[in-house]
Amino acid sequence: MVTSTSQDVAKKAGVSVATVSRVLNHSPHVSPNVQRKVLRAVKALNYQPNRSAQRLRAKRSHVIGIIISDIQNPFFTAVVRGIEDIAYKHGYSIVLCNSDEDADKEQLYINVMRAEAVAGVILASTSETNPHVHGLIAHHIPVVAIDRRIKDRQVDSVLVANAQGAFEAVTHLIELGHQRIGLIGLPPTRTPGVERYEGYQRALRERGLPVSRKYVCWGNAKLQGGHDCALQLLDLQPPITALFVANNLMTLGALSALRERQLQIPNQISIVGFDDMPWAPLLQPPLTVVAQPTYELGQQAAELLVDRLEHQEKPVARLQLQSNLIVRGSTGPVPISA
Amino acid sequence: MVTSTSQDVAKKAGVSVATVSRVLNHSPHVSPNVQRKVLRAVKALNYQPNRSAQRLRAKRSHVIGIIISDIQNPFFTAVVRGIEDIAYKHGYSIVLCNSDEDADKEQLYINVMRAEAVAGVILASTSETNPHVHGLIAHHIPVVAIDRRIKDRQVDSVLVANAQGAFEAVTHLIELGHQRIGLIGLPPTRTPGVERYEGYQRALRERGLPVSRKYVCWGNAKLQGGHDCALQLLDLQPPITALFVANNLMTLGALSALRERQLQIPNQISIVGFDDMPWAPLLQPPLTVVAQPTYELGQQAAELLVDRLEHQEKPVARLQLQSNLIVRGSTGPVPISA
DNA sequence: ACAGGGTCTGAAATCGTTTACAAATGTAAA
DNA sequence: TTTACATTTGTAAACGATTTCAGACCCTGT
Repeated sequence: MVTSTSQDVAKKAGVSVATVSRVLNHSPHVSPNVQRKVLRAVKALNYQPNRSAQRLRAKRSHVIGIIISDIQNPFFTAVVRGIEDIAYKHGYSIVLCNSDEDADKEQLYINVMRAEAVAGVILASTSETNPHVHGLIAHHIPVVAIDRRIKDRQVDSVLVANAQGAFEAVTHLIELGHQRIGLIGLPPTRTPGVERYEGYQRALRERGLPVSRKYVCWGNAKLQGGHDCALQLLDLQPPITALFVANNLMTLGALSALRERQLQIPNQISIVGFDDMPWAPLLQPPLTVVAQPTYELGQQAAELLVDRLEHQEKPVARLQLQSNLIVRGSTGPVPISA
Repeated sequence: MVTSTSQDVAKKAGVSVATVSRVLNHSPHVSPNVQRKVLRAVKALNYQPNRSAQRLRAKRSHVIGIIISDIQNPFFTAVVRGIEDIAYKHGYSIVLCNSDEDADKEQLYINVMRAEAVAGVILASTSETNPHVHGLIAHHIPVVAIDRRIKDRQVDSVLVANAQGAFEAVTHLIELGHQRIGLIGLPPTRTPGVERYEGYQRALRERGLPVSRKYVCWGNAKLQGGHDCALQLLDLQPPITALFVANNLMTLGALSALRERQLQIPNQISIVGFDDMPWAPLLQPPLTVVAQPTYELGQQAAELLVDRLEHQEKPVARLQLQSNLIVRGSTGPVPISA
């Protein structure tokens, strides 16, 4: 079997390649008769346009680039799935890149996107002031920022109401009587880290509680980071009675630290995680979390991008999705001893 | 900023485009002097070859296609990450597709791969006799099968020793005294489903235990499937005392079913899952599982593919990776009452 | 009958590379 | 000095699509 080209189709249908192209691109002014002939030839030869040639000539492409930090983070997994489903619906494929929060790797991949002439890019940027994206925008490759803000007035974005989510989580803890609440935070160099910290602070302040730096530990967004931060915060005197962990994998790490210390949840310490997971309700006790609409976030980003591709000049959209506090068993009243 | 082409570089360096191409492709017979000039121009203009043009002309591409069933399955997440890391090292990008075990969707994506002229495809096939892959092989696009065998002597493959893994898990249960062991299996239309069932049967047979169809339930590989199957198997009389679940998400579903029935693990029932997860040790009790080398599987597949791209005619490779039974707390002796 | 305007179709240029071929130059052997 | 041959470079033809331009054809109104 050999790939058939528009030439072959043209010959078989007894028309020119130009006509073949016109039929396939639904351009007007082509007689129903010819159209039928061409479509029959297309089917007979199982013809598929060579996308490289299309891209080269028409500068049109059916690929969406995604740059995230790590597909192994369940948050991004769900986001990517949301993107893919919408992309599929509109006939796009996705090329996926993991930046690992490394600006150089991100830069490289942005260059790849340009070289591959993707239609658009959905990006969880490694920083809010991202100089690399200009390379895309200058080439009229639209960018949609997800999860992390990009300080550029030209990019659409879909973010989560991080501050509000953190605020609700910490307020929940305060209402249970907790006063010394540890935060295992994300590095404050990106939106989620900044905003979740803000929410944490605001909740304490509104209830007249002191905000102390010693209750805060910045982790590396991985399991290990949560584990190490938890151990550090557990050593404080007087001891903390509750823990708010700003990311899913770090919550896992914190939980294993709590288990090592043989602390009873929630009798001796309460814990709230950020981002819900399928296994969260199955833990003992079930985990209280701030759920994020991850799958929807991906969908919205993809919709926004596809829409932008079809309407170059539409106004910039900035979506903010609401989070949702799900109270399960890992949060309870302050220990009597404290 | 406008994209610069090889023309621009040629002009700036005072040479022809052919020479530019030669320098960039490390072809021999180019004087060091000219080489230096070209490289300087490349850097000055921040030139990046247009990959569509390259692909069109040279039929060479820097993209690897991945078709899996669902990126939200943690198994595939790890596999994809393994692939990506190796691909990155060799200068390839990846385009990712979810087939959702739907043969039509798979077919469509295989066509996309062909149209996109990817360098090669890594495929978790929806069936062992996959007619669609011929469309790729006929076009000399190499295919590497992962997780599921493809009955075609031309494809490299990386599989897991499923039967052995299941055998060890069930033998472990038998040695604890269990005699009525339920299996929540994967559909026996694909390799993991078939082989894990084989291992289950062989373990029972070798210990002289009866193999009964009523102890087996085929789930849909999702949470829901595990949940429904568990409920069904728990209704049997006399009751089963142990459960072997052939997939990670179904294990989660089964666990929630056990919780609904308020069954104590492992006092009232033992459970073994297939595929280890970061949260498995954090469950109460920690989950006994058959761990698969998921990340390595992805790496091996990518290595195999890259190797094949560089050595067209090398002999077909079939790798089988070992699994590893990790005994934690969810398996214990048979309940006294039973 | 003819000009004017629309509809349909094809020839040829084009996108940015790679590569076959030829030309130019240099070097060594006769 | 001439010849033979290797090395280096350039010219131009691909690759397979889209798109501009112009020509052919068919109406319609004068």
